[in-house]
Amino acid sequence: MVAIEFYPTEINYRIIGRKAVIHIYGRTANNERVCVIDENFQPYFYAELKADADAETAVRKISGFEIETRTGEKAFVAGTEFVDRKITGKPVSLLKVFANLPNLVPALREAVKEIREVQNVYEADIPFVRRYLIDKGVFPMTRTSCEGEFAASHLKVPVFKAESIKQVSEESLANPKILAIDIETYNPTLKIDMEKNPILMISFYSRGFKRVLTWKRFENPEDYIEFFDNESEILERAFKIIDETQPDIITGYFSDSFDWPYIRTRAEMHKIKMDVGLDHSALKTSLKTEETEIAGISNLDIYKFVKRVVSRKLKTESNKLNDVAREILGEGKSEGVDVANLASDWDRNRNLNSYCVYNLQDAKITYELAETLLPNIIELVKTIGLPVSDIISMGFSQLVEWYLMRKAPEFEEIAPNKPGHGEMRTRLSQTYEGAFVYEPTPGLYKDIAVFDFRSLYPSIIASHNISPMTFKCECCEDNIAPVEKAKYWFCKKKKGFIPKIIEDLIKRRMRVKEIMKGAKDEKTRKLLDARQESLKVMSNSFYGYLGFSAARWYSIESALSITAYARHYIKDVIEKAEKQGFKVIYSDTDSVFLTLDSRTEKDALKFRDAINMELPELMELDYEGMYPAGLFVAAKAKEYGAKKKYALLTPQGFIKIKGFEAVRRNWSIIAKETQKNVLKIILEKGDAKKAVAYVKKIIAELKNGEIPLEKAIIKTQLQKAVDDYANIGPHVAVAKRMIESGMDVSAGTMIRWIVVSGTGKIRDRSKHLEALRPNESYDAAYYIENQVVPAVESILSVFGYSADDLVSDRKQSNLGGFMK
DNA sequence: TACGGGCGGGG
DNA sequence: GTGTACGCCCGTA
Repeated sequence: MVAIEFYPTEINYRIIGRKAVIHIYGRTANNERVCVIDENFQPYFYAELKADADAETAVRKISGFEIETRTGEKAFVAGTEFVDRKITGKPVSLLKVFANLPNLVPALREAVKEIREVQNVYEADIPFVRRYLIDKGVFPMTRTSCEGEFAASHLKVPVFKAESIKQVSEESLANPKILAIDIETYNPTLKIDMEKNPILMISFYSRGFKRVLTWKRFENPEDYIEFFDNESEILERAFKIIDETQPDIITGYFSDSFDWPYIRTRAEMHKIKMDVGLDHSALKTSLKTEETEIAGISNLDIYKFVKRVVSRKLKTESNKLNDVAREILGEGKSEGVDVANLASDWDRNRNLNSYCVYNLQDAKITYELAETLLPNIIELVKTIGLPVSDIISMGFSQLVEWYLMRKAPEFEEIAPNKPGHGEMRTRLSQTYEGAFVYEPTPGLYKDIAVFDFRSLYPSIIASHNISPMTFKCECCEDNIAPVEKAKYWFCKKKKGFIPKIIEDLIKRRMRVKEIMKGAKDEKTRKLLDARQESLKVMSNSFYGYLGFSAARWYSIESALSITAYARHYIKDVIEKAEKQGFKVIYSDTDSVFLTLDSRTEKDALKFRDAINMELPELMELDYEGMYPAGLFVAAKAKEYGAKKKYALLTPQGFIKIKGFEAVRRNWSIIAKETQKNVLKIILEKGDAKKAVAYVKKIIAELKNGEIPLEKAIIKTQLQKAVDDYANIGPHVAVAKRMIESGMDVSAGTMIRWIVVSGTGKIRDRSKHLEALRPNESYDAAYYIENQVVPAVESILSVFGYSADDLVSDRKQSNLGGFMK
């Protein structure tokens, strides 16, 4: 026997000689590709026997069990043994039932469930590969050793037959080889049709490698372009390039929903072999599940990670490749090329070189995005223990669930079964009280001190031991949670499985942040930052998970106790602040906004320290800092202030806007811009008169036609086909006229229109840009009354101004410029 | 205000 | 593959 060390990247199993064989593809420590196979792992599930059942009879019945499935395969029980486990904290004795093959477990589990002595079955729906990774303690992308022998290879890489396998250290695969792919297609209309229209170009980008494949020749091509005679040839060449570049990870942007299904569709039409898998298996794609499989190569649709994890931290509203790349990389798609013209240019043999450049640039920025985000993805892979290709298509609740599945065996916990339809429905109908939000008094305030609880929900779960297994224990009935309508308590003697895990996550993150402070170089710092970020993502997801209707470890009692504790703590801070002479102006979930009044910033820090003295160990109130000014406005037609709608001036001079129209898309630029500037003038200068003068200036410019037409564009996305609308709003009317003029408009099209002068209904005066006559312009009155004035009305009404004061020249007295 | 339906993103 | 997304926004009752 010999030993090798390697980093697993992608894992699957194949049935060879009536046995399931695990295939772990990866890179050795010497950077060579390898496939480690393990023939010695057997599928199993657990059966719980009825309390009054005779164990011997049950075991005899189950051990000899054999059935034939609908497809004629023989499913049988290959062995049984009794084991001690826990179900939500309660000890149970379960029968571990081994099956002959993983794909026959569903049939076997249904049959075993029918046996009279059997109460229930557990963990009978765990994918075989995941079961293997959990039971063997193997983590993808992490240094792993195995003992065994190299064997004859039936694959594209050497095969090592393992007798044993284990993780060596937490060290990651340093530089996985990433290959990015992007296609351009013939697309004369807005509608994408994979069956009808061919692929025109395929680009690849990797470190030190770039290629564009196309099938129309032209003069003076870039040196990375390869010409072919037809679509079939570029597809064949593309598969060859994947083989030759030997990537660990293949990436694309929206590739699971576009590039891969497109490539597969076209390859099937041309009857081209798609045997890119390292075991010669074909590329598999599914539009339904939006997943792609290439055996042995990790598929990474980086768009999914952007959308699910990164987008909330981005300024841009859209998740389009160009916008995301510009913000993250500072580099976008190639400029000056409009891919909408590709089809007509292709037909006329025009500008094809520039489209190839464009195609390569897309692959390049996709590659860079994958490389930039990979450290964060790998940290999740290493925490949860599933391959990149799995992690990438999972939502937060799934990440939490598989993390719990990975951890459960350490606590001898059995995973609860997934809820059925009925159970899901019941769960969905149960609602509970959420966070506390304080109604602010409308006004302009200065020197606002902001405090917030660090990781409030996770720290409550850990500190108060909240979980389904510690709920209503027999020993701590006096430990009552601040839930208003129920008497709930959680054990204070024995730490629960979930709180223990969250406590570990919080403490690990604190340690990583501490080490980060002393990071010796930028690369190390970034890696540690990715680690602490992934730990934060995980611990912040537990609260949502406990209240998620499809969760295995669902516990509404836990979820509502968490928000009850949160309300209790935040209200306590508010109360104490007021007692100390601070003026509370706003509070939402985990933050409190105060003005100092006669107190100083030093007093604010003292206040924070005093609060922290009384909090449980893991909970902490942070002092976020002092904002020089902040504005809170009234709710529509209400006396009190609007919740979640305010603007702050940061100490660095930036304006932080929450909830205002300025951050929403279906308003014209002129309305959003005016609103932003009004907020800016008020926060920076504290002078409402100046803001009013500014609005009047904009109104005058609108009247004089001095505002550029682009700023008057209003954008609304068409939600369904135009004929399906019962009410014809302006955007629907515009869409109808666009269709009449021969444009392709369907559900999903972004309608951009302008309201022009004239008489009649707004919708009759709404036009798309191409329909404007020369010299035709926007209707000033509409933009003043329906866009600009409504956008600033609530802000200026804080200072006593009404809409009339903005549109007429009548002077107001005794108003403006006051501060609270 | 609650609820159901459909989108996103790709050329 | 021992599997079937999800969270948000819009329009309508």
